[in-house]
Amino acid sequence: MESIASILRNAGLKATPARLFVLRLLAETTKPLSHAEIEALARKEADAPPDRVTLYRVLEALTAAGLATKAVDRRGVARFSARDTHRRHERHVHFHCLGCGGVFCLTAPPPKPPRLPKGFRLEAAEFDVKGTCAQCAAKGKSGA
Amino acid sequence: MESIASILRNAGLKATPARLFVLRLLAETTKPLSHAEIEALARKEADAPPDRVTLYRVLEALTAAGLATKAVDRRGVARFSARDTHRRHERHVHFHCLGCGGVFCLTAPPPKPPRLPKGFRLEAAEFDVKGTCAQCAAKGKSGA
DNA sequence: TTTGCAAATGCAACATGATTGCATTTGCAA
DNA sequence: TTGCAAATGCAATCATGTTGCATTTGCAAA
Repeated sequence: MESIASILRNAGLKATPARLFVLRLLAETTKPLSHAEIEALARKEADAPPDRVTLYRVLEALTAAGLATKAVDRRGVARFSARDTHRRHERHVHFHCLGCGGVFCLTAPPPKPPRLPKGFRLEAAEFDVKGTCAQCAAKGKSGA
Repeated sequence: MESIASILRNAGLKATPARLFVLRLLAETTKPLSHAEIEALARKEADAPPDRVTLYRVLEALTAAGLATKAVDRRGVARFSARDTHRRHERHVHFHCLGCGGVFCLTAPPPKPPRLPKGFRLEAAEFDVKGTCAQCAAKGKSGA
């Protein structure tokens, strides 16, 4: 298996305590976590809880390196989850939960890009499916 | 025709200057506007620019009354649009030009939303197509 | 037309999430 | 072991949004 530290170094990031803690936390957690939640957990569990700002920068670095994904929930709060590197290149549609910011991979194939007016050049086509995931719907976090 | 004031009163809201200004602005604008953008426009155009907080409350009231739609953009900022404007664009595929930032409505029908796992609720399925528009392509201004 | 009052507004203060500047510390490769 | 670019801690600042409260106002009833 690959250690958290080597995952970081393979991505070109130094393996610092704050990064190790956050990446392990994201990998162990199914739901996307906000900065505030991560900070609270760090205060409880980490040996030397990192600074608030460091956590922001760690999350930024992990996202930039492709190890985490950032999404915004209904309240406008950024939420982060570990990125599943294995399925990165498969073609599939993502479902974005507006309640928790979670991203779920659907089995449906992506739709074909439409015809464009003359002269237009296609570069990317993204099918954005949004709604409420089962867990948030059950909690009643559904309505806006 | 129905005046902005009577639209407000029919929705059970008093027709105050701030509400008239905001609702008319949203109705005239295709792109969803943030609170900051609305405030800036109000400062320039309104006779007696409403307070920051009043604008927040106006937007809240319009949304609650069903006259406006609230959505959170990628940066986590709330954006508002008149409800019928929002409806008109719901069933369109949009082309985003990476060169000039322009948005074009395509004639192609949107793809059917995919099947979701049990308990998931669909709220929106948006097909966003990105590339270079004819004008930018001619100028060689390909995106980013 | 006048008037009463619930609703709307303005203002100040506060809350929360996120960013920036800078001095100090540290991971890690040479 | 050591040099240094990169990462961290800390303080300050910004952006977005909310709350409490005194004052004003839309509008419907008299």
